[in-house]
Amino acid sequence: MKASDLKNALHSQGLKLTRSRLAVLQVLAATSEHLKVAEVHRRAREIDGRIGLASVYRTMELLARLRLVKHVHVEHRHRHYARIREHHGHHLVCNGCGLVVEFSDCQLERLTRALARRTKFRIEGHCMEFFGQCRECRRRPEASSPRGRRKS
Amino acid sequence: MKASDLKNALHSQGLKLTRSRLAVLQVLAATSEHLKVAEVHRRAREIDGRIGLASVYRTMELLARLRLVKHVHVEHRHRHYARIREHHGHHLVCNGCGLVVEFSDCQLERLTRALARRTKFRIEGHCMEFFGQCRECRRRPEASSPRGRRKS
DNA sequence: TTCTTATTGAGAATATTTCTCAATTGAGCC
DNA sequence: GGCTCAATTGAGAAATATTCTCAATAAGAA
Repeated sequence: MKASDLKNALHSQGLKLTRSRLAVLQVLAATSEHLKVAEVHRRAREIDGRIGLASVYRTMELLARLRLVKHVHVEHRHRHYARIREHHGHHLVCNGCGLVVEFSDCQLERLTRALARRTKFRIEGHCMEFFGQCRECRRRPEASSPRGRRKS
Repeated sequence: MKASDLKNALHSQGLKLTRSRLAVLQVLAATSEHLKVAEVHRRAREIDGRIGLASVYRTMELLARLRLVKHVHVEHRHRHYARIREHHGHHLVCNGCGLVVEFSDCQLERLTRALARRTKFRIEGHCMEFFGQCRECRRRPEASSPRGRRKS
């Protein structure tokens, strides 16, 4: 995701590419972890000290609407987001370090059809996430987290 | 889920079957919607007016640990729970009225194995949810919700 | 019943998210 | 470069949601 792509995506909706949106984008581009909003804010401030928390909330919501980020459901205490690269992407999340790996072949079409038939629902979407230990974290004996997750 | 089953489940961990746990259980047994904690509390109070909100939070957490309820991820503003009946259950949630239908044949074994092979993760679990419109809500033209969801 | 301990309710304390509003700034146009 | 105007911002207040604390209560065993 480049700034120019975001600019186009925003522009098509009459929205502006602002300093704080750029900073948030940079933060997201620089990580493959999922981040809570407060952490995005903290990192965005390192790029531009003026950015307010409310703007980060607003930006995350906007990016979610544009399908550039997505909620991750590992924690329920706060809201976590991860970047989306692929169009119909799902996430595999490491419980150890927070690494997020994306995949897109979810192979749920058949299940969706079967469920719709059985329940008479019109199925409009799904969410799916996997979690476990990434290769690095598997090697490491159950120690403290390497990439600074698990803090809160 | 009967009270006696819960009692046994609790007992095996040295826990007690209390008034408030019973009331919460009754609330959950009486609905097939997912409920936010405040709503469980409200309903539990109709059964026993003394129950405190903190106890409901504690009880929901306990029931989740015992795998009798589960988070539902439709909303992120508050925490929602739905009852689990089947052992490895997933949820199909109606966006209109909040109805929750459970299913257990998630057919993800193959995908899990493929992902693990490709990413070198040790995959420890997944969550999956479907959403859409139930049969009733499909019939009804986009009107206000029948079962009182969407309020908050 | 009595004893022990888990559990409770109430309210305070925290944490998270949204709202409000005046001030700023991006983008199109000259 | 300036000008204009609407979108956006930051700050702090407000609203919500969740957890914590602790004395009082009640469940279960004997």
